[in-house]
Amino acid sequence: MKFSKGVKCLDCNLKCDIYKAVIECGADLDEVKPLHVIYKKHENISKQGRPVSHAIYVVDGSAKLYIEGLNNRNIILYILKPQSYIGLLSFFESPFYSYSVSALEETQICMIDLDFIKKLYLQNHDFLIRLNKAFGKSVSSIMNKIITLNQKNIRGRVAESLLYLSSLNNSEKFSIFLTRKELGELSAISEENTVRLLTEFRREGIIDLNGKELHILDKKLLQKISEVG
Amino acid sequence: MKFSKGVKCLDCNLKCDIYKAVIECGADLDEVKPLHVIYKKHENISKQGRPVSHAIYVVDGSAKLYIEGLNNRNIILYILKPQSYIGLLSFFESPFYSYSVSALEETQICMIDLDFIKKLYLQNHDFLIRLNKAFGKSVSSIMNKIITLNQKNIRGRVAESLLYLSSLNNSEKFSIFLTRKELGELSAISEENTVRLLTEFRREGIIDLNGKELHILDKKLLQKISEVG
DNA sequence: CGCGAGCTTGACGTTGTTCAACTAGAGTGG
DNA sequence: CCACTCTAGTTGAACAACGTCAAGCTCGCG
Repeated sequence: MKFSKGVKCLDCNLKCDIYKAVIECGADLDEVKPLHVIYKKHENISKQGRPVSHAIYVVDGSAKLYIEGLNNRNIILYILKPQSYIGLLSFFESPFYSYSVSALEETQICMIDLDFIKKLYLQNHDFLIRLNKAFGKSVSSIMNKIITLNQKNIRGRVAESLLYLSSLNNSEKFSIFLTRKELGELSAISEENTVRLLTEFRREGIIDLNGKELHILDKKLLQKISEVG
Repeated sequence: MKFSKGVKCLDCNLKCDIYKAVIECGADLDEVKPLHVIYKKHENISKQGRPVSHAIYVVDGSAKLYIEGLNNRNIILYILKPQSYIGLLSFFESPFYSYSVSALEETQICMIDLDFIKKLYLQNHDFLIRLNKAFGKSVSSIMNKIITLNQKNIRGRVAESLLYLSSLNNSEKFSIFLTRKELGELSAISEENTVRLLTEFRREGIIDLNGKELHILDKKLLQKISEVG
């Protein structure tokens, strides 16, 4: 973990929602006081149960958002890529995180004090609506997840996870950043069964897999499998 | 379903958060224009996929909030009792409900136009915070639900559901308003297995059950079962 | 009296987890 | 450079957990 204080929004090339809101409000950019932090792979960006003090925005890299379950078994809800909020769920929520986030690779985030955010959305209604939207997408994807995890068989769940990763990468050919165990946690199944299904899909010619390099050969079929589940 | 327009907040004995916020803001109570509706048992108060237009507050009765899954199988997330919001999740969320709510008995609700709510929370910061809190409780209970449904065995899940119903009723002796099927949906298990576990608990002397009349005899043990899952 | 909805129980088959063993590759220290 | 260890991945087999199917039961209501 490496802090870098004194970052200026003007120097940042993201131009995030917060930046936009500040500009629209005619507020002073110097007031934002963003705090950039770089996390190494496996480091915790946020931890279930800890207090929420900042809005966190992913600037670079990727991270997994997961709930810590029983006997050290986790369930990954989704993967965070640049330009997504962490801690927003919790921001709207309670003073404590109800999930954990950890870096999947070297990941840079930007922290903004919650008090500043609150001040901002009271001045700027559009900003609040945009926050709500980001938020709402999370909620409905979680609802979807509950159904998937409880009502689809593991074959359908793995298919869905692969399609999800594909959509994140905007490509049918990409590297799954996750270990087999993590891929399993994304579908709430055991590591062994994850592997079994991957080889099954490969034998059936639906995917091509070499280590972590995945190529979805028959997307239509994979979607079918994911739906029928 | 029976509408009653022209209800006055002054005549309503609930004195809900909205009422309080209006008073605190010094706004005009006549502006609220609440719409009271009475639903019969089994009627849908809100329906997954439909647009969200009002904040809904449960005035009297009870309802189940559930997600509609595959093959007509639902998962009940929680039971709504008076003084809880419906449509708040969605209000903060997206223009569409990501779940359904239906009445478990004759249930009266109060609808307030969302535009009015928005106007209100922009004026009254406390009100917004209170909404957020109600909201946050939902989110963290949903996180909990995901773990429970995926990592506990059915024995633990049914135990948890019974304890949940008990806490709703503030008593160890109460009537489960739900059918066996619905009780199963609360734990995402089949109706048959729900029944099996109920009789199992009864034989073990943990509960006493007569039709829908439930008496939790050994709460400690039930909690233990729910935790070990 | 008969019908249907909700409830109950048993038997059976499927699904997914767990345990155990083995492999391959990466890193480490002698 | 080789032996080691550690981690990630892979596979098989046994077992446990649940869901499903089928049948029967009870109670309220027409």
